[in-house]
Amino acid sequence: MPYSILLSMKKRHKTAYWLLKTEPESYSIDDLKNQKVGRWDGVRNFQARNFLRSMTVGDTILIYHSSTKETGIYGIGEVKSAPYPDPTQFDRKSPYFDAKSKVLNPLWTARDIKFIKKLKKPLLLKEIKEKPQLESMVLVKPGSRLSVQPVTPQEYRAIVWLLKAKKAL
DNA sequence: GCCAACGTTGGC
DNA sequence: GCCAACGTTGGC
Repeated sequence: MPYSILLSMKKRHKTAYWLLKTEPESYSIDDLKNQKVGRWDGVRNFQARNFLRSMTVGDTILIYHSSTKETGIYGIGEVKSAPYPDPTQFDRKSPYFDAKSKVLNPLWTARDIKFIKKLKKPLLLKEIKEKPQLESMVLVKPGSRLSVQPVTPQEYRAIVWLLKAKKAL
């Protein structure tokens, strides 16, 4: 096989899937819908940050509402930008300010996320917990609190199937 | 609002 | 490097 084709195959990658948690009181799927493209910032956990960094532009995002009455997946987005330093880490007035982070060596990362759609009905956490196909999700792993987490293609397919079944798409 | 589970910090 | 204390997350 010609080297140029090998190169192009290497560059082409499959879309990956991720789940991003947010507290709707501070930033909700409706906020993202209004903004069309929103900055995903305030991630202050190293593992979550590393997942945020390892995303590829174009990856699919499930938007999850946490710490609310009806926790669950509320919408879909897409990774819009490359990773860049989270500006809130340098903002003394921000709750996400981090004195340990230096401008020349930023600790924390943000990305822009494009709104794709808001679900007609959310896929609630309790529904996710009921489905054997979704028991592998990081979301339902005991003690897991990761705010940025990978979703496998199988899990994503199962979620889409469930959303179609309940006419939420 | 409670609290279990987890991550981070800092004394030693 | 251990681990107690503390802070945070997030479901309930």
